[in-house]
Amino acid sequence: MASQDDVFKKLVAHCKEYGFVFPSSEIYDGLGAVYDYGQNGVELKNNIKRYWWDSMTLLHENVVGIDSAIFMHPTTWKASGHVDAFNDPLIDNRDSKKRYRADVLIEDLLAKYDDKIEKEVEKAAKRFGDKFDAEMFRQTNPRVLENQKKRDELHQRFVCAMENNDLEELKQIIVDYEVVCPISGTKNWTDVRQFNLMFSTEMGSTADGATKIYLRPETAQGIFVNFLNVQKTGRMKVPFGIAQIGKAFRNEIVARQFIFRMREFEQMEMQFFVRPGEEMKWFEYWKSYRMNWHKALGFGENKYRFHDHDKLAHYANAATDIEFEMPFGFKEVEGIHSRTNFDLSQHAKYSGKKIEYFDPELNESYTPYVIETSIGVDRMFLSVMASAYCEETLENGENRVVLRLPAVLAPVKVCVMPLVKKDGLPEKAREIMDDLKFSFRCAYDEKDSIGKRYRRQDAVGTPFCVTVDHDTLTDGCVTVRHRDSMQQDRVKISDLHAMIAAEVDMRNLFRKIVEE
RNA sequence: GCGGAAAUAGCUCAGUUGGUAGAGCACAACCUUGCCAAGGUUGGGGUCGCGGGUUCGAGUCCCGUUUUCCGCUCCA
Repeated sequence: MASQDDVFKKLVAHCKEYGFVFPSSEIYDGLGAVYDYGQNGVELKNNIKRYWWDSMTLLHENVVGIDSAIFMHPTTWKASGHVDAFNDPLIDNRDSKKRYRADVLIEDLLAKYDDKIEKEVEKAAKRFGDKFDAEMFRQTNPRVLENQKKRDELHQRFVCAMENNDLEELKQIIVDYEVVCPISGTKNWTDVRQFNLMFSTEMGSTADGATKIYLRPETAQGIFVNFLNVQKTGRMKVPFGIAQIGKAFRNEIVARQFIFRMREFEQMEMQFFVRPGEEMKWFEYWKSYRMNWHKALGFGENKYRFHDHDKLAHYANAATDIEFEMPFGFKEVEGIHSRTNFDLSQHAKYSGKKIEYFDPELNESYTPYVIETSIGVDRMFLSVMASAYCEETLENGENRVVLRLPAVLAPVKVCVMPLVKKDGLPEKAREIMDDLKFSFRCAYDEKDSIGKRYRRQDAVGTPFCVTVDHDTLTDGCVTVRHRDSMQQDRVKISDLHAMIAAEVDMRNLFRKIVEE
């Protein structure tokens, strides 16, 4: 299975070599887990985003888009739970190489004291039978009192350290109380470090006392805080959805696997607001719709699977992932979550504003429930590249690398080339291209042999090559060479536009989604 | 974040006990051929990831650092 790794490495190399993805700030040795999209990558990425955006907003009259800011009021992240959940004091055991939350280790320690005390109480209870007064025993037994005292001391230190965010003290507690790693059994600990998964910066001049603000770790909250704005100004009626594409930022502890897990990434999210009690119906609807959206690309049914969450996040009452078979296994590309009314309720609570919807049909107000579909643009990009990338051996024994991208997504739709660089063929080719370029992204190439030029276009996934030869000047026809089959057709110049337009029409995919 | 490995031209790599860098491909120009990658000629391109140290002298040895890959770990 070494080949799987090899394929992934080749894919990464291919992405760089052909202008799809570059490491960020590469001339300065790059920046960890941050990547730039190149001239071809940006086109593919934009096409993916267009496919998603239109499939959401064009095909659903009750789904509208917004574009909210990356900076949001700091309270947003208290309400969402990110401030608490994204701030963990972590410690590693050097021998077992296991990582623990320092606060959890200390809480375990506290629990051990509680256990000791309880055991004493139980033992005594057995001895004394019915006459046993547990409360009295707790207050008088010396061993219990001893343990209780130690526990209280520890608790006091722990609470104090957590409140002051004193990481050294947390480490000291672990050292003082001789906490051992359950795996290795040793006390060989690293320092306690704070991992804040949210990036922060400051807004306002420091002289006036700047406010600490975060770069959003997800785009969803921008939708929730605008729920009323959109609902009221758009006269939206539940059920309705708000879609958004935008950047999000997470300071991942380990960010790896190319663009699969990046510190700066892009999400395509849609929050769909429904009546309480109807969420499961809509959960199922979006689950199926989103899967059809993926499958319409034609990479094969067996590339996808659902992965239902057993353990749900605090805000969810149902959740599933759409996983895609990447070169390194099935990986999450999209999440579909039933988020209940958690987010809207939290924002109502923290903002003090009433965030409800008056349902004229039910004649009552409620906080809508939410179904979220959230897909990573970069993960989608990677899955498209991975499925499209293909090395094949031709009949003549030669190899070619071809990106079998769906024509709709291909960065370049057509490359126009003169068979030879003379006899007026380049001029004719330019003339054809000048017409096509109003409709399609075109490339022009006259260097090297025709075969070599075809291969260059294969490598970036251009679905059509149009070749101008000597006959073109007299019969008004060109050779159209198809990327996947390598077959060639003779086509009238006047028919070119319609032929290409039919193949790169996104409506073909939309029909597949809807017909499923 | 821990452990291991790696970093030399755009790419793939060579570089001998330390003596101030090479190849193939790619790229550019011109000529030639012309429907599936390899013709000819000429040319451009590297402070050997970065910073220190040892040495008369470091791509080569030592330390640090950055990035990448693998394993662990983590993952709303």
